[in-house]
Amino acid sequence: MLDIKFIRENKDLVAAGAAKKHIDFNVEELLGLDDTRRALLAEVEAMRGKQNETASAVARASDQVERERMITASKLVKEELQKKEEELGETMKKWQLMMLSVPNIPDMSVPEGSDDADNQEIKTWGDIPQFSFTPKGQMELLEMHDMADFERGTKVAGFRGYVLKNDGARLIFALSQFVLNELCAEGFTPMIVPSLVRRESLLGTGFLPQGEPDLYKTQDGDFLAGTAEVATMGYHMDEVLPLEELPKKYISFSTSFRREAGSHSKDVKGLIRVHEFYKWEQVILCEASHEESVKYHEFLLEMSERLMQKLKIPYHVVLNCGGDLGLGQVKKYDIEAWVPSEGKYRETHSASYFHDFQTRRLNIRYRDKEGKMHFAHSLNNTAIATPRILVPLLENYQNEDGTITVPEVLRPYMGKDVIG
RNA sequence: GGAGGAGUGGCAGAGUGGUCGAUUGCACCUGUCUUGAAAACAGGAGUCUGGGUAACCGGACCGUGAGUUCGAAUCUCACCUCCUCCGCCA
Repeated sequence: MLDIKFIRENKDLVAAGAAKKHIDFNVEELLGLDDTRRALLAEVEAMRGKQNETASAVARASDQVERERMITASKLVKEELQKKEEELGETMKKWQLMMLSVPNIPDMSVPEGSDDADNQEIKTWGDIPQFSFTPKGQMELLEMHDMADFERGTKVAGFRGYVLKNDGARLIFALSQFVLNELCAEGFTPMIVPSLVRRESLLGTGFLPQGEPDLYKTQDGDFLAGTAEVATMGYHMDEVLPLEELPKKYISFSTSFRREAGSHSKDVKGLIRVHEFYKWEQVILCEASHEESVKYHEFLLEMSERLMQKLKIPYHVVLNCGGDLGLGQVKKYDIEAWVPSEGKYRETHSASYFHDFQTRRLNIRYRDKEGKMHFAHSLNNTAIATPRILVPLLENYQNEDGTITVPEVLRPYMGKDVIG
């Protein structure tokens, strides 16, 4: 959510931002609605002021006749007031709904473009492996070493179901341990957060109302979150954070659920696109300045890059174009890892910052040195998304005989050097 | 699943229809005193929002939302959250 004052004063900027994101949003309509809202508000408040005045006059009145006269007069005003309040209420409802759909403004450095095809590669790391044999795909490797069972997985869980077994299961925990150690050393606070969340956290993080079709919903009206970001941000909802505790750096684990509505034909085999997965997510809350946001955005990217470098998985970093940004995102980098069998990079990490878009919705604030209240800034980035990361990991580390070398940094947790 | 209780400012905790946005204590800020601090004393201070260059002037906020009333923190209803007990499960 953006500040309505800001929108009023910068309507061209807001309109241009929406256009850059390829989001259909009518600023003029919102501003018209806001004019109505403010006019009604002024009227209602003036009437309420009058009501308050007569009410206290009634309380003070000693003369019984005078008292009755005032009460009768007040009754008339009240009727009028109620009508106006109803009108205001309806306008407010429309206004609030529209405010929730105002897209945040993308950064100047975000390239123009309509979808991920227009993202800009800004960096590559690691050598794309040159195999002297035809590299096997994830499915073959997983099945060969009995690391995953898709047939029984779908029997149990339905479409996109899977079960991780043996070294497949062990790798998830090895990766988790590795990531946890690395990020805790950087001052991140580890958390295991709920996947089952209430509406508020999803509204606050910007996944609702627009993203409802991609979320699983319970019969109690709760939702299954698609990322630990949701619960981690909700954690500080309605709080005033002590200045000295900023920045807050969290490394959060949760199971994540995605309906993948509208992607039914994509990645139907394997571990790339599944309905239920396990993810470590980095979340930062910092002071409200663009410079701080940029600084920690780069920091978050660096953290994930370091993990990939230690795992020695070749990747590149892309700067997402306007059309590939979510409603609240100001700027986003994706890390995409090399997948030999596909001969291309696939997304494994996504680092974005929001300015106060999320914190305004969640009411997460802090007091600056002068005692002034501000909405904090928020950012997040994947630390490691499992089991998706197994795809580039296994494929890049495969050997001609079908065995898979265990990345050096995972060996202490796997207790072996080679799979198979 | 059943029964009962509770939600008030940063915290604790009064207030059960009429200057209550809210007594008081702690914490906080500013003075006085002190070499400095502590203590004591005096004073100040909430959040959101509309108008105004500003001083300032309105409005809203006592879990949330409706309702009763000229007037609601206080009465009624629904919901949310927490606590206690019983049941069920691990």
